Amino acid sequence: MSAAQNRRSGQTPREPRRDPMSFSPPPRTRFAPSPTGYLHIGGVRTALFSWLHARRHGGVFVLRIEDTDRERSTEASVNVILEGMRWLDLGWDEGPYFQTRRFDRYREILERLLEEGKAYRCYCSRERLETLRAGQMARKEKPRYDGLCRDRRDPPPEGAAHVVRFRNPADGVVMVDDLIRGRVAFQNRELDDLIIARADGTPTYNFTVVVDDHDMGITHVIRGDDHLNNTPRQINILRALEAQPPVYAHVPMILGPDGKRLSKRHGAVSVLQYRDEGYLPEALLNYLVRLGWSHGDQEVFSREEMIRLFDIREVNKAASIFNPDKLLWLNQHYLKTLEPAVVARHLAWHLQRLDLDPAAGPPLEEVVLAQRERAKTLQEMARNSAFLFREPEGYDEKAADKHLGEAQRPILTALRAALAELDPWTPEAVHATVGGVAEAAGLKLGKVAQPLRVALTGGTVSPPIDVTVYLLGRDRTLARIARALGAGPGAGRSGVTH
RNA sequence: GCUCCCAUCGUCUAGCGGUCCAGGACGUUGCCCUCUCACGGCAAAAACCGGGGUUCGAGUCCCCGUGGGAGCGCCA
Repeated sequence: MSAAQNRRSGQTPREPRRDPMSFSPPPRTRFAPSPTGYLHIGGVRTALFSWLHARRHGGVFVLRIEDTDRERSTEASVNVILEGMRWLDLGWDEGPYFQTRRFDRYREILERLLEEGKAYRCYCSRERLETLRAGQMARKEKPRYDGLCRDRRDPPPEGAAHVVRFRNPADGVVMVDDLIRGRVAFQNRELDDLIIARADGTPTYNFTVVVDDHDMGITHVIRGDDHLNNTPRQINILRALEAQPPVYAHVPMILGPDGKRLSKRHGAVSVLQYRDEGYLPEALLNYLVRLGWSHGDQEVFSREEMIRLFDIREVNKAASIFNPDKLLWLNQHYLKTLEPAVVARHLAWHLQRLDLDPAAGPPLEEVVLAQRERAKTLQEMARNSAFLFREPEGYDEKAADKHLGEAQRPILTALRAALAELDPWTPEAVHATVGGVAEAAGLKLGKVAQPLRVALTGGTVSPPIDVTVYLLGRDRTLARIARALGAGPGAGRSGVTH
């Protein structure tokens, strides 16, 4: 009984069942992006599902670059794909294979199909095809090739260019047993004879994908469900090759916030942009695995848990909309729960992107501990921590007006004196000192902490004042208080000239 | 237009015929905590697309409708 049938009869086993009578070999899955744009979230999730399926069952994950469209494929796109996969740590076991390096093989198969009459040369001009299509559209018919060259007896037109078309069966039904969709039937009469080689002799997608998946021993084709309609054609080609079709699993699409297909215009940004904006690979992967798949009410999955728990058969059928807020929440979750040392390494990278020297401030792990509860991304954490690595540019205007006025002068002076003598320099000691100054002045802690915060950071937001002071260090703290005393509105009148 | 796919809170989802006046999470709102911002805690509002069946009983099965998505390239 196939998994699809199992699913239908409501008997999908929770745990993969090892059938003692048939030892299924470890699966081989692949991720096969085309380097014609960037690698976006949808592609990454497909890659993740393929990767998880392979890892889960001790199989092999293959990376293949589908670059047969030489017009649009670029090396830059290839690099973005590889870099993205590495950043996410979705390691591949084989490849990357490039289809452009396999042209000899495609040609070989092409010849064979031609010889066996399973494919034929088509001399129809693009113009004829266009008018044919236009006519069909006008008649509200499904545009398709009419098969003019299919049974052509007469000799081909002199010197005319030709493409090669696959001779699709005229009737019958093709069944696709999909791990996610169940059994889907397609009538052969709905399919036309697709082009498998262009006029310049280069092979096209539906042909190369079949040859490659077969040659590479792919057992499970996990891909976006925009390919479901291509599947019957591919199965027909496979049959012509007398090859066994792989198991298919068509995963639902990820839609943009407007419910439309993710595209350049709708938040389909490069995965590397998520890295640059300060997301952790752990967060992105966790977010993506929960899009279309779940394990009870569990929201957080470590990489190991994903591998252990993921089951391609449990993937939903409905498309889902990308939700940036939840990604943000997960990102902060990981900022808060990952080893500070791990987060610190990422933080260093982001500090550098802001032109800050990670070595010019307190230990990064301490910065992480102090900041992770008030930052949703690493980029935000880096920005919020800039004051620890270089002098603030100036003071936030409203903050200075409110907290660095004449009234705060005695407080800052007292803080400077007390902190100058402080020993040891610990958050606890700082806390006691600031509290002491407040008490002596008969003020609430906030009345003392806020002026100090503005003096030290230039703004009104930072970690708790004791931690902020502690991290900044004595020298910088004293210097910035002095600077604030000199820069305050009262500076001109009372003067710091003496 | 034709073919295929899909349909539970705004969003991601749990639910695999009775335990559902539908559960969790993000987001939203209110309260608490509080030196700022946050974090955290508590609480609340919020959904089974519609109509027919099947059944003692339907969110769960079937059909139709509606809505959404995909494909229909010498793109992948």
